[in-house]
Amino acid sequence: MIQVQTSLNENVVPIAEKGDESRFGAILDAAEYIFASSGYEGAKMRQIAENAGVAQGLIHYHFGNKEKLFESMVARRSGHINNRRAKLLDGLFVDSTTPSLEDVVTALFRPTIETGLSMAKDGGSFSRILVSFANSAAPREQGLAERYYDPIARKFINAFHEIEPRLTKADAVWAYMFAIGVGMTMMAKTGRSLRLSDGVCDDGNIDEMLKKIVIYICGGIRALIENTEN
Amino acid sequence: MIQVQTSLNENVVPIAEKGDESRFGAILDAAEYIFASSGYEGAKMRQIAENAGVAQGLIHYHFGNKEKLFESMVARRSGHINNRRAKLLDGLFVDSTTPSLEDVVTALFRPTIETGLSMAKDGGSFSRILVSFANSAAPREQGLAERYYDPIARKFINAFHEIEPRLTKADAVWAYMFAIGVGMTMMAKTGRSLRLSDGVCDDGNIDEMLKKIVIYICGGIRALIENTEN
DNA sequence: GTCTATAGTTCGATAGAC
DNA sequence: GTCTATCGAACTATAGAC
Repeated sequence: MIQVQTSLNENVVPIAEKGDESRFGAILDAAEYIFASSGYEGAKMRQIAENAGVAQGLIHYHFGNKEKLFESMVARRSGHINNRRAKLLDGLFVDSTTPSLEDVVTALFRPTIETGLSMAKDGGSFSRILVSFANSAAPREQGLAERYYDPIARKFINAFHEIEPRLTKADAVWAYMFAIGVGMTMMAKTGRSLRLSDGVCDDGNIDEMLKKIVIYICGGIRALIENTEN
Repeated sequence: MIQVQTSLNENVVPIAEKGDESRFGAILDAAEYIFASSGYEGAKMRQIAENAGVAQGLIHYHFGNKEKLFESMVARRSGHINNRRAKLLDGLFVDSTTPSLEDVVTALFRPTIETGLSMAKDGGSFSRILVSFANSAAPREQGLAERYYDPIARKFINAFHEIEPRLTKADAVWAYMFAIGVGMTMMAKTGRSLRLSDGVCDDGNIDEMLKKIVIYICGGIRALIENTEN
């Protein structure tokens, strides 16, 4: 029996509040950008400090060490995004209506994308952090994925099963995992599709890509259903 | 017009030949394992030397520096795998037969998987290296992806278009990108599906996963075809 | 809360013996 | 071809002034 965990780590929020005049937020912004560009090991505290316009020592004063800085950065952004994802998903089921598979898959990705687009510079940074979560088996990444992303994942898995009852519970999990895999193609923005299509397929065009991956993912899920052995 | 590059970097082969009694191969094996476990920046030359049972200086004697060691490791394994992929794909089109989409997608992944399975210990290492290629926008990874993987990618993209002429050339590229994204779910072996399904969905069961992703990917591609605006 | 200065460690790479 | 020993640079983290 697949059990659902509904709490969404809403307790984990940024320590800095609105009106905070410290350099707290600037450090987190810089950390997000540098970690996304260079990876955890490749990111240097000096580089983050320089990008944030603060002394290196200040980062340690606020966050203690590199690992805690990383988790704080993840907690801030994921908390905001996943609350929006949960509300969007729940909103699809009001008045006992059954949403389309397309609606659910769109709700899976849109808040992350829109949060990125709403940011002043390089809104794709946090998406790249998420890509590293989805694809790393390392304890740090899987630990954070478990803590900050598994609860909302279980909600989407349940939604898949609820609107497509012929999808087995196991296949609902696979449907989720594969959807994330396809989504990472959009989030990673490697530019490879541009190369392979000689300039035609632009992975920087988020709106077009979202439409494509929703079609693809829903087609994949329906194929899983049709191939279920009864 | 999407152009095809058919050369497969067959010129890039391991420098060490059969019967080579040097520690050359042992270093590459250790590098593959350590780079896969820790990432490029996280991998330490000391750690690779220790794992290979050689002195650190010997790695520099053979490979010059860390970056060249990394590329040599990629070149050795990708050369072997991609030659097998190309032969398998070409074999599907002999006697002017048209293979199924399922056959082509299987040919996309099977050689990588089987090469891993044939290895004594931790055959999943190189798959993890590939995951980092597929999802990193960093120059090192995209440079190696372009050099060692774009040529074979173009062959598969053309195969998609050839057996499904209603698939636009652009959508054939998306079909390839998304297939790789789904495949990464299998190659990364993060163990997340096991968590999310409470032990039911094992991403370590390669045979079962390959069947699943082939069904899913083909369903996704057919959905792209059906949604083409004419 | 923020800075400068630096301690203590670890890294990639090299020199030179065998 | 392989080893030991070590250099110089760069890293995380801390101490202490303001």
